[in-house]
Amino acid sequence: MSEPTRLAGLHSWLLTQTAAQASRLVNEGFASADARGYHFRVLATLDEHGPASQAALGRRSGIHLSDLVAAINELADRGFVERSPDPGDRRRNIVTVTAAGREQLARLDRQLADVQERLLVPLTGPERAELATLLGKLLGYHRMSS
Amino acid sequence: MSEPTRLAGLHSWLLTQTAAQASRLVNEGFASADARGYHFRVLATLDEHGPASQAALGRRSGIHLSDLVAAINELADRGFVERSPDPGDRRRNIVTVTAAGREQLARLDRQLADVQERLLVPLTGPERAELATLLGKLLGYHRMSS
DNA sequence: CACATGTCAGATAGACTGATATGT
DNA sequence: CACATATCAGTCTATCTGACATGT
Repeated sequence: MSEPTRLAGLHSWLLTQTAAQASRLVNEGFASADARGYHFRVLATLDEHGPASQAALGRRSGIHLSDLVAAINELADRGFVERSPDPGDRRRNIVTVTAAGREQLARLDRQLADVQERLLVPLTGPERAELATLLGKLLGYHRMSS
Repeated sequence: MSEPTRLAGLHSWLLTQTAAQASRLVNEGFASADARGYHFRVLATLDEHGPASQAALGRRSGIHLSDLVAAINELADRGFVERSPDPGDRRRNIVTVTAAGREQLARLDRQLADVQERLLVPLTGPERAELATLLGKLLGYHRMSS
């Protein structure tokens, strides 16, 4: 697609392009479980931090409040989460994962593991670890400063 | 966002998420030059392989034919490329970069270099090289098999 | 009143599907 | 006729903006 010759060591574009490939695989996996990225992020966030208001969920998952509404609707339609009013603050909905939601999360985890296997075929074990480390550094750094 | 604890060494998701960050930065840079990713890909592909029909351009750049139409319209509106009929095959348009198009490409290259610098702040020189190698392997492998 | 929360409408970019007209 | 080329219309996901009502 034009990287190496034109721009010496062009990482930003490379990263973008590689990730486009990865995203495609990941989304395929999600779609085959009748889900999409937002669903996974919501379920995973709930699983990690427990029930939360939508505002808190948005902050933790990095999903926009406005988009969260639809995502939660979809998850609720499928019976994976429940919305209940917060008695202590009537503005808030408390979102909770259901048992079915936990099963769905497990399914999505498996899908991700599968995709990962297919994605990382060309890399050796140590290379995979190195990649995870580098990406972790990048993400950690940029997550703070935004 | 939920990686390390839940899925040991989750690369596919990490890659996706890191790249989302990278994409945001890259697109900012493009936008500040009144461009978008497709513009860069078209210009870069033309610069590397020379004038081509839209079908050939699509194959080389990985952009869908249907999307290419709009991208080329936009580039042509800005005077960066020109469409001319192929005398040898009247189905084809031959797309050519103009001098202004080459200047724009240089601008976008600079934008990318800038973004890259901001993106890779947390990595040392050797780490950057390693990252480029790993991503190159991934991209090279998956580009073939699709 | 300022602020937080949830909701809705709309925009944009990238990627894909399908239909269609035209030319080889 | 099968196939290639270019175009157009529409879908989907992720992301973001702005408006707005309601409650603290």
